Amino acid sequence: MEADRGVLKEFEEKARVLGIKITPQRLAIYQELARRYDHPSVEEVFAPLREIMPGLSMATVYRTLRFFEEKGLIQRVPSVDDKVRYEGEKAPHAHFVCEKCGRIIDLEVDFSPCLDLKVMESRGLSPKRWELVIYGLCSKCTSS
Amino acid sequence: MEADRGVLKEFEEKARVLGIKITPQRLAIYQELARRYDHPSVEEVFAPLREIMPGLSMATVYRTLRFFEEKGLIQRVPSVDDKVRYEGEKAPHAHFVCEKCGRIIDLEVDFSPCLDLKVMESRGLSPKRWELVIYGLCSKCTSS
DNA sequence: ATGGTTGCAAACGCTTTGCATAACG
DNA sequence: CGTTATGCAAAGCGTTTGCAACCAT
Repeated sequence: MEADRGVLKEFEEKARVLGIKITPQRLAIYQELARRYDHPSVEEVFAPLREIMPGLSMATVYRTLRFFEEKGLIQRVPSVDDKVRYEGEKAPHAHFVCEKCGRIIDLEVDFSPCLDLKVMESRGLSPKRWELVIYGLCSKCTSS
Repeated sequence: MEADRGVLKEFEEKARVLGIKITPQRLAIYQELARRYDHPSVEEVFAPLREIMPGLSMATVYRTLRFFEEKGLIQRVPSVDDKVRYEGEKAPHAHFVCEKCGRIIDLEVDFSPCLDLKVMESRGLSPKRWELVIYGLCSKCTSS
């Protein structure tokens, strides 16, 4: 409850700053993503919301998530299964994907010292951001 | 010519070892990928081959590339534009993707010392392989 | 008032699949 | 020969879009 109120205020503030309209759908989608710590696909965001908002349409969820991402409110997860996935605002991090169960785990990896910026500069490349995905087996799938 | 003959022998040898059938389509697809140094989509593999092999079907190209990948003959490129892309056999490397023109550039990045294996082990994760994609602007797009 | 947002359904693009035919080993 | 690969067309799937109705501001 309190957390929800915090998220509500947070969203209102951000919407105001960005100059975007607040609608019940947008608020619900924002809240759903804010309270989850996984990496839901569009369908996975849509399904629980539909329970409490029966009129909600997939098209709106698709549009809204894309819209939020353009505004920098959320981030797109590097595609690991040919579905669009999102996660809330977080610091840059890597993802570990279990090849067996598909679980996606956030990973703190500071590999910036290993990026040879000089080599990239010498090739005229201007790096802006990166995506690192590590594949393997998670703890559950290793032991079973 | 000589190079082609080399690739032909190479493919025959590998097919023999793997126990897979050699067909004109498979040979053509293998050669096409072997002589390119980019990261073609299925369509981009198909188009030039169709010129010299009019009966060739997209379905075959899809199936064959997937088959080659399963056999370890080629590699799938981390999806950067929601299309399946492949590249020939190469040592592990990263990819630089130009956000403006979409060009994909191979990058030698040895960041293994930066992967904190102990942290992953302590979490019960067993890493097998990784994909690193760096986004930014390429030399052409930086200067224009 | 009015420009932006929604829901619906249709369209879309890429990829996969069922099936009959053809071809490799 | 028996098994496997091919071509064709149709289906599949996630995603996007056109449009009329609707709603924040």
